Amino acid sequence: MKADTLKGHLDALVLSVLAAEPAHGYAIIERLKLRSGGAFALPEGTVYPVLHRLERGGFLSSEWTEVAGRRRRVYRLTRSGRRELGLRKNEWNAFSRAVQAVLA
Amino acid sequence: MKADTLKGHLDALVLSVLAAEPAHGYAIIERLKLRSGGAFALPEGTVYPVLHRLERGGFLSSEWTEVAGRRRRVYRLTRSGRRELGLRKNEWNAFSRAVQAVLA
DNA sequence: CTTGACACATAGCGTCGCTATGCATACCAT
DNA sequence: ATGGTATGCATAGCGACGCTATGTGTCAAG
Repeated sequence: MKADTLKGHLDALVLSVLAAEPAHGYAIIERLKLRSGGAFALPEGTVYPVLHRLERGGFLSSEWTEVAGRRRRVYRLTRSGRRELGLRKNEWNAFSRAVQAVLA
Repeated sequence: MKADTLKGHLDALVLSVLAAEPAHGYAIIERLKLRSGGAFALPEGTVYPVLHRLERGGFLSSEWTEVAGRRRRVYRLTRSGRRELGLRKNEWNAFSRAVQAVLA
């Protein structure tokens, strides 16, 4: 998978993972890898800034937790985040159909 | 359609349009609009640099033509461009499936 | 006691689509 | 004639954002 294929779609992916249940950054990375069949193996330097950005935008809220001596920042969708996910999904569907139509 | 949704996929779209038949920049824009059902209405400032980039990469060749007092630069796929289109299509399919799997 | 998984953070880079702008020709309606 | 619209190409500069590289620290396994 080339570098910039994700550009503009990563937010939707992260929101979608968090729609299932709250999770911390590292776990989000694992779930993206799993749910994409290995296609999305994202470096931490990609994901953490996304989480900060989404939280700044009001789409996520977060809190520190401590599990087995390890601190984790657990993120969850806000109401606004859930709405945003809906928009992003629609956008993806429109985009995906359009690309398909051109490439066909 | 948001600004950066296309990022990383535009080359494939342009190559795909030119795979049907050679065309000049402005016509490529029109065909993208048409074939995408209006979803892709790209400004010239987006498309012309792509054409230059693809030609520099050896995926396109071009020549000036004169039609009804208007000069046009007509682009056509090279053999390498045809191969590249195949790769890009595969990449798109993999990407698209992966996103679908995560968003589902 | 070192390797590797877990866990977070951020500075800096590079790519690339978009905006804005400029130039030029053709055609149509007023 | 003239002004608007479509046609046609080009490029400077901006901004967004994913990635690399690097740093910090904990814990389990060998």
